[in-house]
Amino acid sequence: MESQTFTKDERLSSRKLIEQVAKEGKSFLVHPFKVIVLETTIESNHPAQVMMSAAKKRFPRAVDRNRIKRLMREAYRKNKHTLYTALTEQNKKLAIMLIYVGAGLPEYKLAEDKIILILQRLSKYETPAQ
RNA sequence: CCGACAAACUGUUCUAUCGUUCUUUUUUGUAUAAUGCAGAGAGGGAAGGAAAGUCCGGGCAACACAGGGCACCAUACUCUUCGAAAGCGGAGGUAUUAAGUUGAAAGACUUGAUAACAGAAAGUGCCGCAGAAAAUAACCACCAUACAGCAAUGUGUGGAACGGGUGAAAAUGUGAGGUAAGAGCUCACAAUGUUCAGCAGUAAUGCCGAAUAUGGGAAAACCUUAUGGGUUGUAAGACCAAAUAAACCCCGAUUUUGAAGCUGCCCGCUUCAAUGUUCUGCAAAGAACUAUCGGGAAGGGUAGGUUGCAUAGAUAAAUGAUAGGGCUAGACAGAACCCGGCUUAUAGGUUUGUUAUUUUA
Repeated sequence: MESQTFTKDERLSSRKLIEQVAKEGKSFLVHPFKVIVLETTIESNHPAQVMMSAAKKRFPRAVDRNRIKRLMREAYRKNKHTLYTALTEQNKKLAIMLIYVGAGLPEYKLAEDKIILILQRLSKYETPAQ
């Protein structure tokens, strides 16, 4: 059985790398989520690092932002194994930013379905030719 | 029994599974002089009454700082508990105001609300519209007088704040005396302010008496008076690792300056002269001014860790998800240095007190 843990090493935590992803990463939209992804060479025990975010402008209350981030994290944690196996086969490492751009608080079921969709697309992710 | 108001307290809970963060401990692997690093298991802690707003105060930290003045900011009735302190709390006073009671009325009393509650008699400026005039008041009417006219009256000069009109506000109100007409001009009574004395009170203040004044409002225009106040905030700040050109700047050590001579010039040496100049007010004592060396800081670079940092505690930042039950389906809302107060948001529940109505007796 696949591990469902979500340790610190699996999170995008380097300030420098975050700025790099935001600046150079490729983005696509799976409503209500926006995904920014960049292939990296960072040393890690896991094939991907991910961060979740919700805009303060859209959700002024901290309670709402926490709620959204927790739902996203939970959905990712439960379904990440498909992405991991795919990336390991391709011997790639990704830095991923997930940003919630919908209006209002999401339902967990919906969020989970969309996250699965995103993970499938990320599994087939190809670095575009320069 | 139910409703209203006030105060205080509380702020969904339980089980299972999968997870997060911190910490203790066991164990496996691995590295080291040592501390470690990676994985697995077990135990324990893990958001709030407001964690919010950042409105006050304190701790803590960095920088600045002889003293005084100016400027700026804050506070502004009195007493006082707890407190480290505060613009916190409590009690009281005054003014305005609402309701009620009483009374013929004026008023008095009770309960509550509000108050940027010192000074407008230090000074400057301001007071829309209306009105003659908004603070050195003469438009009409009033009085005296000169001139013109037969006269009614008109014009000029002066007096005069009693009447009219305007206005939110017009020079304290009523009566009498007084006068050419008038006027706190004088007097009586009353009102208000200030000062002084007495009584009550710790005091603010109240009562009463005397003296004195009557100078409109606004201090939320500036201002004056009194008291207090360094500035910046944990992204403060400290340390380690990594990285590292020069100049400017700071600190330490050594080093006076000028003239003449030796000399082609510089360095250097010799002689003579000057209590070298500037600054710390002077004196005393010292520092700086020149050059070299060493160190620091800045710049540039690196952008990782430890600490600050907590009986929750991270550093892109943890407390969640799913399923089921209890009960009606759960408001406002998420820690980021800590503590005390204030303010604002808030469904439901509990307790205490006051009170209206209904029913029963």
